[in-house]
Amino acid sequence: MSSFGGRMREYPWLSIDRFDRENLRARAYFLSHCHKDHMKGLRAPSLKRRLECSLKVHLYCSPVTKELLLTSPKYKFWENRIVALEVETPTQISLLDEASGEKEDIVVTLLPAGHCPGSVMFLFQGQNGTVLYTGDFRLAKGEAARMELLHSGTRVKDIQSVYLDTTFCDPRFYQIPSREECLNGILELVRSWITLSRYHVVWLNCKAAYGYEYLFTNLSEELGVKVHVNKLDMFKNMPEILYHITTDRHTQIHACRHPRDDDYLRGNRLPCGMTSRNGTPLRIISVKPSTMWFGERTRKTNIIVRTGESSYRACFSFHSSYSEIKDFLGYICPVNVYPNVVPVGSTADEVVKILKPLCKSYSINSEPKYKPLGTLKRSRTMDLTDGSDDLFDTELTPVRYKIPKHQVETTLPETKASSENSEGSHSENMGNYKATTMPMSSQVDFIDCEESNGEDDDEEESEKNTVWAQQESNADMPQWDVFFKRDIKTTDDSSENEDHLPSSIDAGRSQSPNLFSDSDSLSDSTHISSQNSSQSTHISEQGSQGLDSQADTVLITSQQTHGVDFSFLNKGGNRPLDQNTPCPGNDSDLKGKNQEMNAEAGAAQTQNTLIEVNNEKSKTPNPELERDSQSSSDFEIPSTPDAELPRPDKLHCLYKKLAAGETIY
DNA sequence: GCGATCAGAT
DNA sequence: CACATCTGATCGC
Repeated sequence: MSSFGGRMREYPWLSIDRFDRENLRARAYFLSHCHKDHMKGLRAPSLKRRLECSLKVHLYCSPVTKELLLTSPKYKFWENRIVALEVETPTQISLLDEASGEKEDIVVTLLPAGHCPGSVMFLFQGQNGTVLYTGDFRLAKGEAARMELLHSGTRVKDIQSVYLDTTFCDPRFYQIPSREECLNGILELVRSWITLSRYHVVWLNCKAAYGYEYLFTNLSEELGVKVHVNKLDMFKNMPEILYHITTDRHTQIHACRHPRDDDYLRGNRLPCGMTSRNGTPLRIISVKPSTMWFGERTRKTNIIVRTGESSYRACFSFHSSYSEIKDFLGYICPVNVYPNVVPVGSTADEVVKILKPLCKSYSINSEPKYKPLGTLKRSRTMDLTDGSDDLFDTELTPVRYKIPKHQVETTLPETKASSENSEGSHSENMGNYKATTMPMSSQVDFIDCEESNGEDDDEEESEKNTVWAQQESNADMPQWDVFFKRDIKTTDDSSENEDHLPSSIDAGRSQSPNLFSDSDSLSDSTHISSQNSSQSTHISEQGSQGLDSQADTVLITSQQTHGVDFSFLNKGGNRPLDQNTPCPGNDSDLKGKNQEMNAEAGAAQTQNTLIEVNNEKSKTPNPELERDSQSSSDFEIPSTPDAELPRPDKLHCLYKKLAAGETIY
């Protein structure tokens, strides 16, 4: 839970995600996403009064966040004071100090944060340096490296400070299965249940918060079954979500809520009241998405855990894991880092101890105690107070502003110039909305983590220098993707980096060999384990009735998963709906197709889905699985408008130039 | 009556 | 399994 006070050292007259106390005097407001704990004070009378007096004060956020916010009448008074900024579009904002009349320009860039619909990070560039406020984020390893706007030319921008989501910044949370792995696990669980009969329904026990939408959309898309929700008007202008949810209770997947939904479930009733269909009682299982984490050395990584006769817990996280956080920060390598969150069971000091070594001051001299280079940039002592009063105790940091002045304009030219990535077909307007859908590129459900190399995390990742240069496995086509595309191929092989691009991409990779060197531990599948060992976790009538006692764990092996044709998913996966398609329109047609396709896939799947327990040992390692288990890229990071797929020869040329240190436009 | 804050539940 | 929200009690305005 964020304890960020709202203001950054470098730009204290901006307030982000906090709108009370000192923040009432801000010259501009920013909202990273629409979760209540980031909206403190946003509808308070005091702020409302402030707005009435200060007509030039605005709230900046992503278009999706604006839409979600204004759906609630309580925030309607913001309506003409919100400025929706396109994601990945550097924008200049002029800030006026009402008292002195002095004006200051700052360039802000919204970067996708992968936390919930509309969630963004804010990159500020101004006279006091470049700073990044991450809000809440879930970014897989290597995703920072693929954000063009974090870079200047081939290298990462000089970043003074990062205000970081440290929710899981504790080695206990070393790894959290990737979004894709979790989604696949849930998908197969849901599929195996609802294909048993039309009376078999699943209730997704989701908290009242944005962030589950990509789960809904993907389940719906894969299974051709819309998800029942209480409300959907906030998505009225987001067809890609709207299409996959419904207020019609006659569906087999529910995410509806009721204040006493537990009681309802006990009475074999869904929170929406449904209890039977055509007089036949429903057979309900509940699936509760919640965060599961695994230590560095953990072997078992069960994505689905059975918690009762007809209840399951499924791995799901809105926040980056420890290793993802370290990868992210290590890549950015700022001068300072300020945690926004103190993880439960940890302390501010602990977090700082972990993060500081990933900052610039430490790459010069990794021995913090004696500071032989004492007069060099000292490492600032963390101030982790709530940010209200005693924040700005030190002088401002030196100006290290690297961006040439001419670039500081509403839209930086490099944005378009450097967007030579593949898959350039994403819709720019929908980029943000699409952020809730997920590519289904990988068919691997899950990869077990092996006993690790024993040493303590830090080094292994930073030693290797990554690069953009080459991928052995894909000799034909240079892999520009590795840097600037979200859709890393399953083999993001490492290579050498002569430039000092940090280890981000490679970090994921470097972990892989450790993950798979022991074939015994390879368990490349979605695990559905039972917390209650006396119970079967077979998904079957018997299982649900607790009559089946043969097995503790159900595995869906990767081989089997591979056997299923997911290609149709990808087709629709990137663009489940045309952005102009009115949602209710050709609905039935599309749905019909989906269901047809699903019927096939479902049939193939159900035959293969249920496998007996603990048979990992009999499996042989599958080289195809040698991928970073954390590398999935979930929320779509939209590509630059008008991007083209570069041809191999052109790419080679580009790479050569880059290798030579030339700037490419 | 509203809001802020805290404890507790989910 | 530790996320984010809601509810209810209490206090202050």
